[in-house]
Amino acid sequence: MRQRSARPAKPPDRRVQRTRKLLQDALVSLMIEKGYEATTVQDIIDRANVGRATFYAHFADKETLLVSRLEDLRAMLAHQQQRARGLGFSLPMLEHARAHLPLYGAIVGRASGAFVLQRIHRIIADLAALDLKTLGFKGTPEQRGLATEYIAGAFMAVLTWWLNQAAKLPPQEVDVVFSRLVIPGLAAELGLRSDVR
Amino acid sequence: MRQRSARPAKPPDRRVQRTRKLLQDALVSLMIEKGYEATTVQDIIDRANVGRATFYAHFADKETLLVSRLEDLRAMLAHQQQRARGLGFSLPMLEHARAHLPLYGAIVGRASGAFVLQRIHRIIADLAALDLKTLGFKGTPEQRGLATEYIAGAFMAVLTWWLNQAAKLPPQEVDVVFSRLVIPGLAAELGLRSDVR
DNA sequence: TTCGCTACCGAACACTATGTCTTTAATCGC
DNA sequence: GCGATTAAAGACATAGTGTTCGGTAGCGAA
Repeated sequence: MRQRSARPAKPPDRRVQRTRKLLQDALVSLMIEKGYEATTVQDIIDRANVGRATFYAHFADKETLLVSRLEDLRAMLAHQQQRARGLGFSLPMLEHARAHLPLYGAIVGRASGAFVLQRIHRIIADLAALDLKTLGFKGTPEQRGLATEYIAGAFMAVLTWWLNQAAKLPPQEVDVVFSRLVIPGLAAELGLRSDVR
Repeated sequence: MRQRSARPAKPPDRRVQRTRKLLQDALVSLMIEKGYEATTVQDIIDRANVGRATFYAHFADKETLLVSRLEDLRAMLAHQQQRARGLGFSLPMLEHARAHLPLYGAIVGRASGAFVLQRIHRIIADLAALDLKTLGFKGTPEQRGLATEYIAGAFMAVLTWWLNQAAKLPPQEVDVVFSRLVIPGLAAELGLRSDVR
């Protein structure tokens, strides 16, 4: 039941765009300062200078706001992924992390980052599943599940390590390190061609 | 300022032991039912049938209670680790998870498990660092950091995958799968001897 | 420019949970 | 059994959540 098949979705009211961005930006800056878990909805609306009722008109809760922000990340990665070969999410993700180093450093640095990290992990796992598909990965569903979990887990480990080093190495090199760590195991245990990258 | 150097740490009051165990068990059963994040201190003390003030006499908050429980896990793993070669934490951890499948299944199954999983990740990483030491791993501090993060991340991935399969495979086989996934990458990128296991 | 619509404000509200305190009672170690 | 330690009960202040409402103002379309 769309409206006028020629006009897919009319752009939302300017006020809506503005408020959503204010809230998202407020959350990000607060995450850098005190971490995700420690920031309250009260903090967010104070920082964004937005009414309380307005917040709940846009997002069900703090978590929904975070997810809406991560949705942008997912979309960006999914788009970049198509332009690459191999594990295509890796390099764009590393570059994004470096471009927003204060934010990612805060997420990784404090123990409270667990929730955010888990969500990023899920995004990576989904993208890895896509990569495996385009790479023509064969195997049982169980093996595919293991492969995606393994790739995502290993990538998050490398990402965490790198960020805790203040992202000294350039993303390209980290990307290579990641591949060299993860590909041999995949090839040996799950039968992925080892010449992928 | 110890008391009577011959008695290193007198066993705590029997009531204290009882109350601590009541609280820990209550937390575990509630984690199985509704997850860690969702359980409140109120839930715990109701379930344990313990006064509110009593809870705070023993633990600063819900998190401290969880950590006290995980401390037992860490001690057990550290002890088992010495009796094994290679990545010695792996098999005991897998067996422990299977032995407490309802609990671990609940942690892994729901999104709320992020915090608990991150803590287990840290325990594994610490143990992996120890393993690398006894294996005579050479390399820069950065490389050691990467190796431990990678091992822990990969292990958590395999563990999560396995538990989400209802732990069908026997722990020994999963242990082998884990080794075969992780060792080649370590050998190739970081120069660990590949005949470790 | 005008008009109608929608988002926003602000303030109050009920609710839930946290962590602390005080007094009284039970229980343990000796 | 005695004395000291620990738990119980429940009230308390504090803080955060999510909802509601009438009034206001900014937006988009004519």
